[in-house]
Amino acid sequence: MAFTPSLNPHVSTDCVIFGFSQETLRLLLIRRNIPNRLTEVNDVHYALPGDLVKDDENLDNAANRVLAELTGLKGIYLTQFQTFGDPLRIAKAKDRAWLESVRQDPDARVITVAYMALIDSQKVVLQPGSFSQEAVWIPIHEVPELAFDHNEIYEGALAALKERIQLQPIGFELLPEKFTMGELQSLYETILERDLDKRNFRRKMLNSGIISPLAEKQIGVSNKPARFYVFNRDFAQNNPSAIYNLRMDGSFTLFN
Amino acid sequence: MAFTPSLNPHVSTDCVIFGFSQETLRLLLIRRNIPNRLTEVNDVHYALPGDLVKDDENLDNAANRVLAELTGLKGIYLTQFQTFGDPLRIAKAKDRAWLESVRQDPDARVITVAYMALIDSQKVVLQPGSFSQEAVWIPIHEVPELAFDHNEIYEGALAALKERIQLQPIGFELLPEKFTMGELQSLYETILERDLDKRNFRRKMLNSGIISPLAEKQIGVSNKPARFYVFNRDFAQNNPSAIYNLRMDGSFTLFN
DNA sequence: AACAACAAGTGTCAAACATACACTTAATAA
DNA sequence: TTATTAAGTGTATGTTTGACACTTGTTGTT
Repeated sequence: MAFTPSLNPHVSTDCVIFGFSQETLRLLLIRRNIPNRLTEVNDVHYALPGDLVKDDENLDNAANRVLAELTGLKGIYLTQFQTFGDPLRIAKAKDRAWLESVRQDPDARVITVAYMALIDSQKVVLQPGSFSQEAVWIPIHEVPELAFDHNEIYEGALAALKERIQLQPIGFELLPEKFTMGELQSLYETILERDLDKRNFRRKMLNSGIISPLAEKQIGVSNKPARFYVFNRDFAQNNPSAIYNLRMDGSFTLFN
Repeated sequence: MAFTPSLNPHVSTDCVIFGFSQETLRLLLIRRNIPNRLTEVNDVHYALPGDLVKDDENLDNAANRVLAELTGLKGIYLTQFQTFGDPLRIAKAKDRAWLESVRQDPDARVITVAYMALIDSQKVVLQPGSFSQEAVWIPIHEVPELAFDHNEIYEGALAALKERIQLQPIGFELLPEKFTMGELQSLYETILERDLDKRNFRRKMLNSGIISPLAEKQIGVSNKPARFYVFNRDFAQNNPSAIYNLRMDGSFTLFN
């Protein structure tokens, strides 16, 4: 079955890519320098990484391609979470200049399928970045005004992350293979914006069976060295229906 | 901002519409009779209700329009759950004939944003149905082969329903305004494909605060008449973060 | 060598919740 | 009057949660 290129739907994927370092949740954004003829100063313009979906490409492939081009990584946790299609989502005056520079038909409506990616930011080696464009990690509390409706998309992704981390064992995707209990707790506390009790956290994580201790411990730290743990992927896969309830909000359970 | 009609993206919405009657979860499907020149017998063809998204319409509006045209109902629970965009999703030979009869460009790729709707099927008065097309309720265990990738979409919706009903108070959307505890339990049992303990179910539902008893009881039944209850929408809205854990599957909770 | 600083690591108790389980009640039908 | 049906009710046991403070092992400083 052949597709006529001119009929390629104006559908894109945008990726909200989360990383975690220095106790901070960060977003991988594209920074563009756009020459402004009037001011002779570059306009700086932040956006989520994304691209039009190609003719022969499915949506997941398109998102993976965007992710791989940006980070060089494959096999990353990447999940579709919502599609945004307001007719006016690309209509802000500020965004028009850039669209006109890269699109054959800058007026065309664009519907975007948004993905959320979780990556161990230590694995990412960002490309040096051209003059016009580079990828940068931005702490989530410092996310600037983004292009199009990307702030809305990012907020949806953050809400989805908060929800899913309370239901599925996905936090590990943001950590290195070996991590300490303290790092894991700090990750949860950061995402949930809440302090957790150290003893209760440890007890539940260990009882759950989703992590396993290693013999290895930290070295060179000026305090009692912490044990390393690994995420037990096998266990998680063999217990797919296990829904973890982190229940951070005074909610209650309904049934037996 | 004006859109060039020829650039209208080939994006559709499809609605997986669930109803519940006679202890059975049902799907509202479109049945089409397609004359077959060879056999002189009509081919029958089932599909999810859906339509292309219009130029000036956002995705939710498009889905609501499809739903309203089919059922005459507005304000229905309707939620986007996944977008399907495989390049070959409309390529089955069987589907081509119909596409050729209704689309200017039947070869064009179509990406579809899938919605799940929950409705009180008593409220729906189905249109009499033309020769070529009518809407029918089909029990979910009798869903036939559907057009395109609609079986896959339906299965995704059912999985999403099973998951969400364990987390959010949405079951009520499938029931009339007034319902008995037995009807509510039967609904949960049907969706979860599991028997539940009557006393425990009742206790949790009542303790949760999301339903309120009425003075009214059944009349004309040949057994002890059941009390009617109403869903407490106010409560649900004022407790948006309440995550209900129905925990039907031996899972466990993680945190404090 | 002693001490300070630091984060890791550990146990218990009381309250809430989950699970399992069987009989009585109120209506109609026969 | 009796049978049938589904509604409605309580308790005891085990499990999970949530609140809470001190000791341990390492490095850095004096």
